[in-house]
Amino acid sequence: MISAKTIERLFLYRRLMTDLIKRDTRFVFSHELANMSQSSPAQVRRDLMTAGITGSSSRGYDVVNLKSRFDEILHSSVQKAALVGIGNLGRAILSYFPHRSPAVEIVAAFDSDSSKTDRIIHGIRTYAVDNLDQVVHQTDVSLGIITTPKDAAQTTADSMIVAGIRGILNFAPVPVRVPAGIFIESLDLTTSLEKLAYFSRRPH
Amino acid sequence: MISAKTIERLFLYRRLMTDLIKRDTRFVFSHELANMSQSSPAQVRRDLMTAGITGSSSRGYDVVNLKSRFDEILHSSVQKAALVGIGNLGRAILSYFPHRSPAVEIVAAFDSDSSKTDRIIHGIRTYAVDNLDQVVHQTDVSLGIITTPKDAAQTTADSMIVAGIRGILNFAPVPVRVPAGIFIESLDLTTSLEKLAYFSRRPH
DNA sequence: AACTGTGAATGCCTTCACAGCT
DNA sequence: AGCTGTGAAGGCATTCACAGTT
Repeated sequence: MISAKTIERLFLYRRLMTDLIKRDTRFVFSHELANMSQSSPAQVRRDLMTAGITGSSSRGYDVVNLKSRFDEILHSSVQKAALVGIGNLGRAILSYFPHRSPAVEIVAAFDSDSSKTDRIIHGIRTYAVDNLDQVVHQTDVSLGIITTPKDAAQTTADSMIVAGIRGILNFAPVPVRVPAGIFIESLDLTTSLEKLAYFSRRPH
Repeated sequence: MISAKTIERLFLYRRLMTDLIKRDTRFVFSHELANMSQSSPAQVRRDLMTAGITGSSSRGYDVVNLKSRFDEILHSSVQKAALVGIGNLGRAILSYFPHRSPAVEIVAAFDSDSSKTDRIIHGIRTYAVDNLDQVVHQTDVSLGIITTPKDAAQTTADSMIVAGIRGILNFAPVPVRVPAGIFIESLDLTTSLEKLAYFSRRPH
């Protein structure tokens, strides 16, 4: 079992490999990869070891080999996602994501405000939240993205879980409770900004 | 010195306190706070201990006292931020942030595309990137937000640093190199989605 | 009885450091 | 000479577990 932190870096390495392949680079040393990923050579070697990849001391690691091994480990058939909360942030995500990640496809968006539903936004059909369960079942959606205001986040998550969703990406600035077996990742812009301000202060 | 992880939780606790105060709750136990923050009672007690807060075994912690101690630790005068990259994501952030965090105020946005500059978007004036240095100096901006495409991320960061910015929030899906003393936080939506897909897979 | 405060234990992640290879 | 592969050490963060308090 590979740890979450390592998996995250493997995703990054994979993206870097894509770039290297485009530039016809054949081999990389751990220190080069470390440099590209803002990591350390030891960390890179440890990660590649964990991934079961082996290199050569004279030439480093074979880029194509790395890439295909990463694909093997990270591979997952494309999963469908539903987004709930069609505000500014929700809309930005609808416009931002298509073709961004091969692993996820947003197929529907929901809102409680009827002025935003039954339309097509950035190519994605919008529905009333009441239809969540039905649409999720009909189109086999397995992922949920929450971009609602914070007060609606927990109930939205609950509905998603009832509908059978197995993983949630939560943008609302509140922790969301999910039962064991459901993956939850929170991405809180407010906290990020606050951290930025805090750690950028001039020492005083 | 309080660790970054703890600081992050203090920000969360502070927001929770605001809610509790609104609801006239006077005291909280560590297990209640743990429940609200999706943490453990031991973690909460450890954090509050680190923050120098002490409670009572019969009533728990005084909410108002907590809040003011958090403000004391986390306090930072409002800092000005500049955003570079007025795409969908950049625009969403411009519309999303105002009044969201008391610690940060976005005062200017930049883009290399002249059709997006010299306008007001969501109340924020936009400039050509060439003016970054000048505007940053004139208005005492100390924070940068990168929402450019990935190829422009590093050069944008470099310009920001030359202009005197001390902290950067990077939304581009590439690591950005900064010299020591500059705070960098990356918030990569692509990686988050990929992680979501990966960890939500049904075991197979 | 139920909670806080905290030293000690645990566990995870990263880094060191070096033998072995090319 | 310079790199990889990796056991061992080190460093953090979390959790345990219990003495002390109300």
